Amino acid sequence: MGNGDKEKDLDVDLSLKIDAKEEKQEEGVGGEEEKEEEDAHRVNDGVESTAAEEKEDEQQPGVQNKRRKTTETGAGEVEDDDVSVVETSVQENNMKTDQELSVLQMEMSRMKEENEVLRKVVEQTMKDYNDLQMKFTVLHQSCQNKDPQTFLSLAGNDPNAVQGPRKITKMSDIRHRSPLLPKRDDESQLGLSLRLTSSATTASQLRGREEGEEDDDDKEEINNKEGLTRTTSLTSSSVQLQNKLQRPELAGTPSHGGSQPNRKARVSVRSRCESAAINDGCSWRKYGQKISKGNPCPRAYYRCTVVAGCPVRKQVQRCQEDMSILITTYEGTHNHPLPVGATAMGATAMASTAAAAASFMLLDSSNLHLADGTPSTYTQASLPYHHMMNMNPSSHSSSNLRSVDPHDPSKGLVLDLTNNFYDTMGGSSSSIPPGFSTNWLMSSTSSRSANYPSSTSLTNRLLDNGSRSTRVALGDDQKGNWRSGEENMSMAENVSAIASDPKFRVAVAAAITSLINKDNHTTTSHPAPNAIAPRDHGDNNGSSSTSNLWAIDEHFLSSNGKLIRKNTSE
DNA sequence: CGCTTTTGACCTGCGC
DNA sequence: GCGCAGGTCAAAAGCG
Repeated sequence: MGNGDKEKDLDVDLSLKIDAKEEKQEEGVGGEEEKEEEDAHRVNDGVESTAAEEKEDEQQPGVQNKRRKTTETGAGEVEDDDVSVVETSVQENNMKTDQELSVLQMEMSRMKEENEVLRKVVEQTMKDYNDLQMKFTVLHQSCQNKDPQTFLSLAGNDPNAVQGPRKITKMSDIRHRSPLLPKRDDESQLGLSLRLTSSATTASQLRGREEGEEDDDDKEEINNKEGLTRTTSLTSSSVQLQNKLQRPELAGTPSHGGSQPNRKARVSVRSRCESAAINDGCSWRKYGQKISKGNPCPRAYYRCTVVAGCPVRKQVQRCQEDMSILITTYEGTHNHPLPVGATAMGATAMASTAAAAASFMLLDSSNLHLADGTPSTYTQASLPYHHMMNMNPSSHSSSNLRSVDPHDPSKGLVLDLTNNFYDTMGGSSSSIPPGFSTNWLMSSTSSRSANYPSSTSLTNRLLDNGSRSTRVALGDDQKGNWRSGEENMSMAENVSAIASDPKFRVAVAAAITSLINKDNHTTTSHPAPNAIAPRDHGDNNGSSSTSNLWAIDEHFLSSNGKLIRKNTSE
């Protein structure tokens, strides 16, 4: 009760102040103009007008009363004069309408502010969307030249994505669509679908195989006794690619390690975990266990059972040096939407995203051979993190985008979540603090310094050895102490939160895109599309300059969603 | 009873 | 060609 009265008084006071101003400005202005304005207000916005009307209804009595008081006390001597009374009443009416007008204007300005805020939110969302779309477009463009039929899909649930060529069409539509006018059916991509157009390592090989192996694919489908939904889940050629990659007997490629360019996409996550496996939100079924050479700890093999037929598999093995570290290696991309609601769901998304990223890098075998052996390659991959995530370059404390161990290229992308990650996250459990981005650093302060040298030497070795994997480390695992279970839980949740953050995916995409852009810029100088085809041994391609690579990234990142590749097809 | 885990056999690729 | 190692299969065992 008291509150309501206070509000009314406040509004009246404000309106009176404004009223005084308005009286100066609008001396002699008739009521018609005011009415016009009022009408304009009403037409302006449905919400606004409704709110304004409500407010108006609330305030009229208060305003009238107050105004009445003012007129009664201020015009006492002329009350006897009829003319004066008429004038007074006219003035009173004018002032009343002025007050109402001012109240409405106040209300409108408030609404405008709200609208502004909302608009900013929408703009930000749009911007994020555009960023994603641009990266997607760039990836598409860069890979369209390579192999239009191979895709990596992180979502895998795009019902429109059935076959490569069809998808190409769709993606072309997206590309031609104005980024400022996103369509609703693109929203799925906003969410997490970082669909990457991949250049299969041996694009031509793959294409050839794809033609020759359709029968095999059919068999595969038939063999999928689970019955399912392969038609729905296998909605994209990316999944087909994944299946091919993961089925060496079909793809005719080695299933592991080695120097073959066409290998499984892998993402290793190093995390401290006491339990047998980290909870990443997906359900897994163990299908095998092996004692691998060099590590007394058995390696467990899991399949994703969220959806039968999901190609994703993971290996879980404890680190020999530190048994508290659990190394989880993901392979493949989920062909189903990732479970939502699980506390650690993000890890799954991360695995999916990173797996696709690794896939892409693995497939695009030429990427890392293009550079001239300078650290630029490494930096290129990480630069987008820096820009897009607004990282603080001065802090090189804990998180690193590290390259891969050249001697173990099968490791693919390695996320090292074993240490300071928790600290840098400030111990928050499920939300990503604004400073999150500062944790994604590019310096190569590898915890396994013995195995992972500084970025320069590492990159050189990386290039020299032709490794195609990338190591992303988030902490100095060796220095870290084994934390309590609760802290580990928090860390896992943090990891999940980070991984579930679209920015993380954007960053992954950007890193890959950066590599691809670099690839394109270096290869498109030789316009033949075939020139983009991956090369197994790219040591000869050391002509690309570092500055050029940086320029690409600047181009890529400064555009704020308006990247246009300089030399795509010309 | 159905699902998961265990575990030995089997397959495949790679190096010598 | 052979052996090794990684990865997968599938029957048996375990569990709720």
